[in-house]
Amino acid sequence: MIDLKLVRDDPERVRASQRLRGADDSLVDALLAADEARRAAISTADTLRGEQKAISKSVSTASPDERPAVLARAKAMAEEVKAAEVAQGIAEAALREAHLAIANVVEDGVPPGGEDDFVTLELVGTPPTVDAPREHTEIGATLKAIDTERGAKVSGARFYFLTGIGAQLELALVNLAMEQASGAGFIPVIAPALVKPEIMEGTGFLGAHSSEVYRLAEDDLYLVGTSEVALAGYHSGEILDAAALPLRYAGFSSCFRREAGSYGKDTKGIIRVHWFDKVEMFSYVAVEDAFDEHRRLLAWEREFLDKLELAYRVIDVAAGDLGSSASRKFDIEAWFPSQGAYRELTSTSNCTTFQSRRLNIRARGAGGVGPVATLNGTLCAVARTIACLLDHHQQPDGSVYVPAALRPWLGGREVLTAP
RNA sequence: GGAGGCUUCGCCUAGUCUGGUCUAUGGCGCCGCACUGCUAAUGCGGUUUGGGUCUCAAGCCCAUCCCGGGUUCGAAUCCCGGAGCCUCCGCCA
Repeated sequence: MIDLKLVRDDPERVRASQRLRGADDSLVDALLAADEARRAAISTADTLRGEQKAISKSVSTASPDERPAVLARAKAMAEEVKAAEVAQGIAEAALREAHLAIANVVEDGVPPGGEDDFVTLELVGTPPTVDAPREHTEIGATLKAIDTERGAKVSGARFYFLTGIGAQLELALVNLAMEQASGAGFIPVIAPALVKPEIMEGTGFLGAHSSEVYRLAEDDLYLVGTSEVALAGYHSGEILDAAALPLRYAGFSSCFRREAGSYGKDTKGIIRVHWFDKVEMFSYVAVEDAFDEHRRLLAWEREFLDKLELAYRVIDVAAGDLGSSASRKFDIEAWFPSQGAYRELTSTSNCTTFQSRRLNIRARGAGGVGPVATLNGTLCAVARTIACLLDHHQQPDGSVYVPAALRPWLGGREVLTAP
C-alpha cells in the first residue's frame, strides 16, 4: 500500500501516477475521503472511550449511595462506546479497501502506455545467425533433455520432465546462479513454495492477478508463483536493524502459475509452464537506496546472462504494464533464433515501500522506526533459460554449444550432443 | 491424528487461581547524565509499537500482555474459537 502521508500532502502526484498506469485517478479522492472519515470516527471513539474509562474507575471508589447512579451512567456509556467502535471498525475497513485499491506510485521516467509501449534501453551482444533454426522443443527432444509428452501424460499441459542433460543443465544453472549471488553478498535461501493467505496478499499477488495463483482450499495455503513471496514474507511483521541494510537474499524455489488467460500463447515447450524452478534475488534496503539497488539488481541479471553468452535487450516496462507493487520494472529479453524475437528471461522491480507497508516490515535507525524498501529480480528462471540456451546456442550439426561459465558444472562439456 | 503444558512492551521474568491506582514487576541489554586521569564499577534517569489531536513541537488522549470473539460499568486476569512453540503417544519419507 502506498504512503498515506503522501496522499494527504501531494494527492496530485498520486493521481498523475494513476493516470500514467491507465488506472482510475478518482480512487485517490475516494481514499482521501475514507481517510478523513476514519480519522473522525477514531476521534469520536477515542473520546468516548476516555470518558468511559474515567467513569468505570469511579465505580469502585463511589460510596454505596452513589454507586447505583454511577453504575447506570457507566452502563449507558458502554453502549455509546460500543456503537462508536462499530462505526470506527467500518470506517477503518473502508479505508483499507480504498487504500489497497491504489497501486504503487510510479517512478519518474517510467514510459507511459501499455504492454507494447516499453522503451528499449540497450541491446547487448549479437544475435546468432542460424540457418533454419530448430525450436528448443525439438532440440530438447533430440538431446533427450526435455520430455513434454510425458509431462502432459503425468501432469497435463504445460508440464514437462527434464531428463539426462536437461536435468543436469538445471542443476548447473542453479549452481552458477547461487555461486554468483553468494559471491555478491546474497544469503542463499531455499524457500517454501506454499505460503499463508496474508503473505500472498501482502506481496500484492491476490489483487488483479489472483487468477494466476494456485490455491489449496483444503489447507488455505497458496502455491507461490515466485520465491519473492516467501522472501518478502520472511521478515514480515519485523523491525529490522537499519544498520544491517541492505539485506540481500537469493531464494531458490519451485514456482507455480495457473497461466489463466494465456491460452494459445507458447503452447509448445517450456517457455510458459505451470511449474518451474527459479533463483530469485530479493533486497531489503533503506528507502533512499532503492533506486540504486534497482540498477544493481539489473546489473547482476546482466552479469548472469553475459556468463551464458546470450544476446539480449534491456527494456523499461511501461506504466500500464507494471504490477501493482512495482514503481518501476526492467525486463531482460534474450534472443530466440527460432522465433526471431526477444523473449523475457528476467524481470526486476522496485517495490519501494509498497510491499513492506503491507507486510508490516520496518527498520530502526538513528531517526527511529521507519519504512524500508523491497526489490526483487530474477537471477535465473530455469526452464525458460534452458529453452533459450538450446535455441540460442544451437549448432548446424544439431549439437548445442555450452557457455564456458557452465562447463565446470557439467563435467567440462563444451557441447551437448544426442546421447 | 491423540493427550498435556506454554505464549507478558529487544531477551529473561513477576502478575493470571481470587477482575478494579496493572498508568504491567524485577533483571539483562541499550541510550543519556553524574562520578572517575581513561575504561570498568557505581549512582540517577530513560528505553514496546501503532493511532488520534496539534503551531505535525512538547503535551494530552486512545489502543496494544500471541490473534479473534464474548461476559462485565471495568479483562493481562474469566469464557469460547484459532495460531504458534514444547513434551509424550500414534503414523510417516
